[in-house]
Amino acid sequence: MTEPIRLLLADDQALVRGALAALLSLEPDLTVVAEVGRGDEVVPEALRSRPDVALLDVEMPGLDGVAAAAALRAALPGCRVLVVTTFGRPGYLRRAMEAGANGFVVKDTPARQLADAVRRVHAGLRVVDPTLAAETLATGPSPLTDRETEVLRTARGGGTVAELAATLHLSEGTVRNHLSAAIGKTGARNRADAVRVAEENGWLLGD
Amino acid sequence: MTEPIRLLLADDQALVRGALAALLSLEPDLTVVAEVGRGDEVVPEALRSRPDVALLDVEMPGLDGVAAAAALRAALPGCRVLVVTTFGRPGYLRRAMEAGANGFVVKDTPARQLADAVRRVHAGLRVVDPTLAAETLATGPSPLTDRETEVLRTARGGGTVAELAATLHLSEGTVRNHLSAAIGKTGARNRADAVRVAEENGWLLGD
DNA sequence: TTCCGACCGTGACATTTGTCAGGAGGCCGG
DNA sequence: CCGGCCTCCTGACAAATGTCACGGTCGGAA
Repeated sequence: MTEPIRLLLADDQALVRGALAALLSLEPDLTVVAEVGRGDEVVPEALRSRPDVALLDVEMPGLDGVAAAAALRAALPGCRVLVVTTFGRPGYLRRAMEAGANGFVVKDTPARQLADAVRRVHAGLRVVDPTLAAETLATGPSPLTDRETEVLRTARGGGTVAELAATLHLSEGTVRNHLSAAIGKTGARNRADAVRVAEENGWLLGD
Repeated sequence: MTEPIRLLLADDQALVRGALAALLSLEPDLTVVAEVGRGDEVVPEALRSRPDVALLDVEMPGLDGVAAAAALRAALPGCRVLVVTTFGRPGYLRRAMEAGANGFVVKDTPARQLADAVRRVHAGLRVVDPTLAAETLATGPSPLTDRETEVLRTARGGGTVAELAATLHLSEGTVRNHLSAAIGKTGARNRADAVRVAEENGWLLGD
């Protein structure tokens, strides 16, 4: 038998992280060599433990999983990346692939398939949920411009236009215009609705 | 050695469910006898498999974990309930305890402690995250009245006052009054802000 | 019983929000 | 070089929102 595949796990929920470690450790050809709970700990830890495959959650403090994937591919080009996420948002998949991820798995998938996904990714194959891939193709990329995204992201907190304008150093009228454009593009009827739609599509990712 | 503790797992994410099963199965005195992915499958499955302890996630389709806990305690009074949740929201803990849960664990807790929590709950003890308990006491119960909660819950979707009034069979003025009261009580500045605050505190639970 | 609070409604009001038209600068590809 | 797109601003307008004062019903507590 050859060397086992070395894994790094990154998930902010310690319980889930430990449980995944237990699950994957059941496989004889897999071994978990590192666990981290923050996105910004992925690269330093990977440099120490030299994993073959990194399983990254998208929702993490410090650095989101997609950004961590990009940083990891830059630091360790030989390390494969499998993104594991709670939400099957089309934008997440797109961004993850653009960041150089080799696979994308939703946490809804049966537990037995995870080990296979890891093996496929390690073998150089791409692993993508076909349903989510179709949805991503159908939804298309974000129609929002950079500023519109930023304004919408700031509007998540739920402040008035005046506050948004202050934090963004913009005129109130400009903020309203960007919001109006975002509302139109998302097909929403409200500012709140637009935030919801954009968030569900994964268009508000990178902090 | 005595009989192992029989466990039922309820979590909508198959991967997490399976991983928890793997984690808990490592313990010789624990055995997973059932897994379900929906809240409304908890009681039927429990009636078949007769678990000693049920681990319930709060966020589940069909029936949320708190409601499932109440139903389970009514159907099988001998079965202990341990609520396991992603979000440490004060209202969740309160509601879970009122529903008759024996323990409340956040998914941030280290994986090693979960088995102990299960054993403690099985032994008749209460298991509660002390930090969260303090926060719950500090936050106090929901200041919102029933109608205000309902209006706020409906407002999550992000519709206009007219739409809210239509779906709730209320006058627009009444809806505005309830919203205004909710905004005042939550200390928010917006309807959207009020929704956010109430949601973060777990005041919008039961469907 | 009386009183208080939650609940429902009305109407009116100031503020905020969303939309539109228009103008100006910058950047990039044809 | 020009056209197109993004960005930023102004100003104005209709619509939606948030607030307030007021009356009324109903159930439970004092």
